Amino acid sequence: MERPHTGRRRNEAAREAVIDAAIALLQDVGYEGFTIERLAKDAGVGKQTVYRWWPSKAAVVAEAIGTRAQHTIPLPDTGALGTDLAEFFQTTFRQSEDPAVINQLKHMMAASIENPETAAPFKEFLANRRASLRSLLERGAARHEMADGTDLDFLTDLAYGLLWYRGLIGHRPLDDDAARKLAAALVAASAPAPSAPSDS
Amino acid sequence: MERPHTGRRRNEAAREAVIDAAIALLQDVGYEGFTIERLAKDAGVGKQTVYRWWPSKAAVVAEAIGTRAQHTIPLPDTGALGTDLAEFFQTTFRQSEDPAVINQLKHMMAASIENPETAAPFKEFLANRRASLRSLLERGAARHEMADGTDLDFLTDLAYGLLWYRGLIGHRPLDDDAARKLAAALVAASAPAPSAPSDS
Amino acid sequence: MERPHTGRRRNEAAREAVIDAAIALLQDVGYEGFTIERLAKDAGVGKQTVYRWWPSKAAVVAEAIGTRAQHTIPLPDTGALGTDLAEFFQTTFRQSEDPAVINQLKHMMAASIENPETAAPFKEFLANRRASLRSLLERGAARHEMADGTDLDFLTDLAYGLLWYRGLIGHRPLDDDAARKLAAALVAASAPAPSAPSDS
Amino acid sequence: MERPHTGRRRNEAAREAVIDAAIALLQDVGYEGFTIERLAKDAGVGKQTVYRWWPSKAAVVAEAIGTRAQHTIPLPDTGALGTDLAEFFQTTFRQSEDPAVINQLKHMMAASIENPETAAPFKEFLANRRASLRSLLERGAARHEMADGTDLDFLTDLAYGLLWYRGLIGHRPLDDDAARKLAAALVAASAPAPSAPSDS
DNA sequence: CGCTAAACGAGACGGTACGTCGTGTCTTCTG
DNA sequence: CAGAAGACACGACGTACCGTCTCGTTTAGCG
Repeated sequence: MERPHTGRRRNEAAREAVIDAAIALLQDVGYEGFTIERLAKDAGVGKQTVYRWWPSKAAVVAEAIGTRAQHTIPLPDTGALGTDLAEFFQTTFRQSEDPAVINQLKHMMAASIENPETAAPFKEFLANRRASLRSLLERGAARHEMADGTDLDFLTDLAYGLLWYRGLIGHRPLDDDAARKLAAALVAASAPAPSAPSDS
Repeated sequence: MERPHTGRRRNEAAREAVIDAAIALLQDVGYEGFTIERLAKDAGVGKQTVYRWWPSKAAVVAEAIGTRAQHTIPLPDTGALGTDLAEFFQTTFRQSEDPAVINQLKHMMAASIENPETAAPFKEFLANRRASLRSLLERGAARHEMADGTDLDFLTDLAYGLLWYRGLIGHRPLDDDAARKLAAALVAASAPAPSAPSDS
Repeated sequence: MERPHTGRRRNEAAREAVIDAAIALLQDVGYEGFTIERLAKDAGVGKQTVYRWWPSKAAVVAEAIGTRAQHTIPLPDTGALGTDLAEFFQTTFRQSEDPAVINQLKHMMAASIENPETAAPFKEFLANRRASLRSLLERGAARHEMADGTDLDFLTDLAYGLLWYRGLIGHRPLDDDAARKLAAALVAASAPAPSAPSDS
Repeated sequence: MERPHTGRRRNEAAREAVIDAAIALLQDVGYEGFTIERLAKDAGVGKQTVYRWWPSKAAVVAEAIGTRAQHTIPLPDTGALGTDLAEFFQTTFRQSEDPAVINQLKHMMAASIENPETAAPFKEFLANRRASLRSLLERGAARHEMADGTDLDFLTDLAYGLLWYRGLIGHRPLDDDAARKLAAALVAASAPAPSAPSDS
């Protein structure tokens, strides 16, 4: 019937070494300048081993991106949307101020632009991040801190848009002040109604 | 003194041939696969002539894109911030929905990430776009449609952040609805004060 | 221990293809005009393969010369120095009248002048040729057809000097007459003594 | 009369600067490595000025060679062929032992091989040198120091053959001993007749 | 335990494109 | 209007990687 297997098994250590080296290399030189030759040497692996398991540079990068894009931001729960958001953005922005992190994110974005194959895992990563923020907003909506019919996806994109825009261009910082203003803006943009001045 | 110049001048025809060929080639094979060798041959130009005037593939591409990317958005002036913004974003978003345009912008961004050397003209381009929007917002501030001390740069980044975030990822459209919501969000985020109810 | 070798071994066929192509190319276009690019293409080999094994154009040419410069002239043995020499020179000169041969020799000489790196194998080749003639002369000396203390190296240089001088300049032919005269001149220059006839 | 001439006259100094630089450059780097670009820069001259007056690198080299190759050997006149020749060869060989001289001669030869265009002035130079020696031999023939019908051209080639052969290869010196042996060899090879004892 | 077979590090292979340099031609400006 | 400066189209230079192909070695299951 089916021959189960013969010969040496795949060396998992080699696989990990390649992925780790890929992440480091991507951060270092970007998607352009990313070389299988260099990757293999950095990983201490033969070129053929790379080609045996990944069909292309894009595939390695894609897997590297997918593997690394796991880190999550803890969702705060202070009971009020404004403070929840402010805290969430502060944590997020502080992470993004780390040059290594922003560098990695930028190069992941560039890779995603250059090659659609790498885009898929990257987009999934982004979708996960959006989902985090959305659940925060949903909590606010459930507490009626938002007008009915508020477009949560829009607000999410607004928030991550600021993060990425400043992160990619670097013309202005992602500091605590920006986090506070962003939280306030989201709250203002989703405020329930202009009529009844709030009390509570 | 100043030596005015000696020797043959730059051949403008060659420059144009290169830029034209670059645009065609970019559309044909994309940023990857874009070869200086092929570019020179297509343009009927020596490779050296390309390298003489552009430091890198990215630089040629940047200029090619920049040459074509002259489209300016007319600043509407309806007398009210909300409608001005809505109109501005609608026009902007509609342009960005063109696959060719968004593709060029994405590749400009990727090139800017991969190669900081090319980033300068791109950042200037972005700064110009921000300045357009900012002048619109300033008009609103002058009309006291905004709270004192509103951070116009923050609002600008918020707006372009949404544009770029959706443009780069493509997970949701930049349609008229988004434009309207964005205008409303900016207005809400900069509203003069919750205390004094409006009196139209 | 000793690492025996790792990785694929050198492809001997490629080496031979390069050398063969080098010989042909050298004959065709000379040392100038000899292009590594063309050599690689003619040999059906990657340029890198050439550069991997030879440090320079000169080195390839040197090896090509060394490989090809094996053809030996049979040493005649008629029992008398004069006829031995005459026969040897006739054979040698006739070979040298072939335009292809003389062309190759000239270009070898030029290469040896231009680039000392190529000189070594060429000089060895020349030394081999001198050794052939010298053994002929030694036989004559052993038969006491020469004066004691005759400088065989000088005679050898005299003979090959004529060959090369005419070969390089081409102002006069290397024909049978020249061969005969050369043989006679060597015999005269090495004659044992003015034994019987002359006095003084 | 004469047209007063308009505009700048041809700069003879530029021509000389080129030739001088060519000689120096040729000695320095040989025919290979000889660059018009470098020549123009060394001469402090525009490339076009070189091309205006010489059709090719070979032509410049040819003229440089022709200009410099003027040095003549004084013809000795001792009354006897053997001593005349010995003196002539000693003088000639001593000049040729100068590394600068031999280097220049070798590169001239190489240039002549590589590029037939440069060969003409070089061959003329060689012909002049042969003519010198031939006139010496003719004097000996006139004095009946030679057999009737001796091939003077052959003897000339024999002599210069030795000079060039040793000069080009450098395996043995062109010293006074060699000069003496060469003179003796020529005398022996042209001796009037073994039978008839001399009767001066 | 010995055999077969696959995976491994290493690295040579035929290629393509790189960015630089020199060619010979052609402006352009200065003296 | 000759001459320097230098841009031009062309093409070879020597290098870096591409993706494929041996090599000899290591490691696993099967008989």
